[in-house]
Amino acid sequence: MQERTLEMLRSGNRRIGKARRQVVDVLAAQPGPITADGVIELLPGVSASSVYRSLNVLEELGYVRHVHLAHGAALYELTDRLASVRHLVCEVCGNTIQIPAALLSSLSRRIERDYGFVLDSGHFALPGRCASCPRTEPRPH
Amino acid sequence: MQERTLEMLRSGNRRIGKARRQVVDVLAAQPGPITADGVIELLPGVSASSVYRSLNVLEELGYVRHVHLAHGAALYELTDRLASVRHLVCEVCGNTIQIPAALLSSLSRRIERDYGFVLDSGHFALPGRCASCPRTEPRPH
DNA sequence: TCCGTTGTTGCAAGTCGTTCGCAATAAGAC
DNA sequence: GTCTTATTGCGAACGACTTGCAACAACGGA
Repeated sequence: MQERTLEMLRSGNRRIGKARRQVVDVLAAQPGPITADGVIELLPGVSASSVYRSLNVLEELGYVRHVHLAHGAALYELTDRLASVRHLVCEVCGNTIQIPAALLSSLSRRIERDYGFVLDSGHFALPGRCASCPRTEPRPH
Repeated sequence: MQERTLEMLRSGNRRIGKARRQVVDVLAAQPGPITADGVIELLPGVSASSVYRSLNVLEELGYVRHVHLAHGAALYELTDRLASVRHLVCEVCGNTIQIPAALLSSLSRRIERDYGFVLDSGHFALPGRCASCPRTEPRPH
């Protein structure tokens, strides 16, 4: 683990235990966002609650963040690696597509100007249907 | 209940029972979106599962739709009443602000053109912070 | 290097929002 | 009124987390 990471993890009376260390390793090795359950499966020796707790601590420390899908579990990703990325999630096949956050900036500005509302566009994924999935009737979720 | 509504509700081997009728009445009386739990509280004589089932059936029939917030329960609203509306939800105070769906159309077009991805912008609410809520550190949810 | 404090972990149980199985009920066609 | 079968209520089950608690172990100090 990098020195910078260790430093961040130890800030504010925090220690690095078995679970936390391994969760960090898994996240760092991941090419894209992953669910808590995905992490749990990759770490059979670590309890599920510790994974959730680790993810929460890492999020408080700013090391990771999570985005919500319209349905189901949240996705976790490294903050610095994907800071300028937003996600499209196909409701049919579940695939995620990463798009530049900048695509949302004009919408953000407009909403802030018109409604005084500051959009947190990193906190949700955009649901829809991807190019390779057939058009179907909208299903109840 | 209107004739048109009754007709819609009876299409396809469907019947109108006690729960369904009351759920429709509640939704029709609502000025804005409401959670399933909100409906349940307004109908103490109807079981929670029937409310959920009614909402699902009504959604299949196209009478209502639901939108997901970043956290917590979904919001239900009449399809025709709010077809051209999208929602901003303040993550601090929970208030929802309705905005014209048209604000999202240029983003939708851009995403479809660039990624072949058809955005389902009615299916999620846009989280953020409203004008009357103080700026705070992002909290873990 | 051992010690003590207290952050971290594992386990089980709890929560929230929602769905499901099943038997009893009742809507609507005839 | 009868009959078929959709709808209902109940309670249990579910997925995704969170939490209480006792055992454990990290790390700063002696």
